[in-house]
Amino acid sequence: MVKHMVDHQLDRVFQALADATRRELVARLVTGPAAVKELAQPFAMSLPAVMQHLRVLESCGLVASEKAGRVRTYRLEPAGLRLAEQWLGEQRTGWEHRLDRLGGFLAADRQEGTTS
Amino acid sequence: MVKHMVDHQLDRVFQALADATRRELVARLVTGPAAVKELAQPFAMSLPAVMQHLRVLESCGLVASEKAGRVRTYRLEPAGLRLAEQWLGEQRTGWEHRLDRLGGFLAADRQEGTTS
DNA sequence: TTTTTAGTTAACCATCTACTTGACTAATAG
DNA sequence: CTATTAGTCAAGTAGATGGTTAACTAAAAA
Repeated sequence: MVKHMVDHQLDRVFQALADATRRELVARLVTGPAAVKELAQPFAMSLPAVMQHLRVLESCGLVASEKAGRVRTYRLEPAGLRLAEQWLGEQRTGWEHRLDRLGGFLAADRQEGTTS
Repeated sequence: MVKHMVDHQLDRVFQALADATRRELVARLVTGPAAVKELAQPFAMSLPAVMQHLRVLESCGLVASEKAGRVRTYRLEPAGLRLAEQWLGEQRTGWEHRLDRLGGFLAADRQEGTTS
């Protein structure tokens, strides 16, 4: 019954990462925390646009922020990335196991030369 | 200069995975190829809706298909998943390296009791 | 105190997304 | 041949997304 919650979380994390601007923001925050202004500086778009991207990242838990005085500092929250990576890893291992089973089956075939 | 193409590819792969239906389709195809009808069967939505999802998955390279007679069979194309997993992995290792540097710095501080 | 700086809010807009239903094509089963 | 089955195409729709500009708040610098 936790499935649907994880599903929704994955929806939002993948959705958040489906945008080059937001991925660049994440990549920047990997190198350490930063204020809104610094985060926005490399982009051609308006400040409010960047803030919306940051809100998306924060609302799905990829990122967190705190405000001190008039400057809000964002930092990476690695749990979100881990969730996405874990889902992808599960699919890959599932796929690899399938290939293993298939390989074993073919090997057995080759040896026995017969099927039930 | 290949950056933008990879970026766009990542956009589409993450976008494709940002939907629970499509993730379930991928998870199904991990266990082996299947026809459209079989893929659609577990879902409450209409056939054309599922086909649109399959088209999204195919257009970003996560999946491929071939038609034999009147049945089209889909199969997983693992390269797309690997691309996404790789991006996430890069961020994670970047993050870990940052923590390592930070940890080393703090450890040196603790030993020397002095900076610069 | 005035001015600048950092960030926030609101309203608006074009496009994209995830469906729907209905009409249709073409392969195969009876 | 005809009826069924598997899949496809097209048009329409409600709501989400990614951006804009303009007006505003509050902290800090001069």
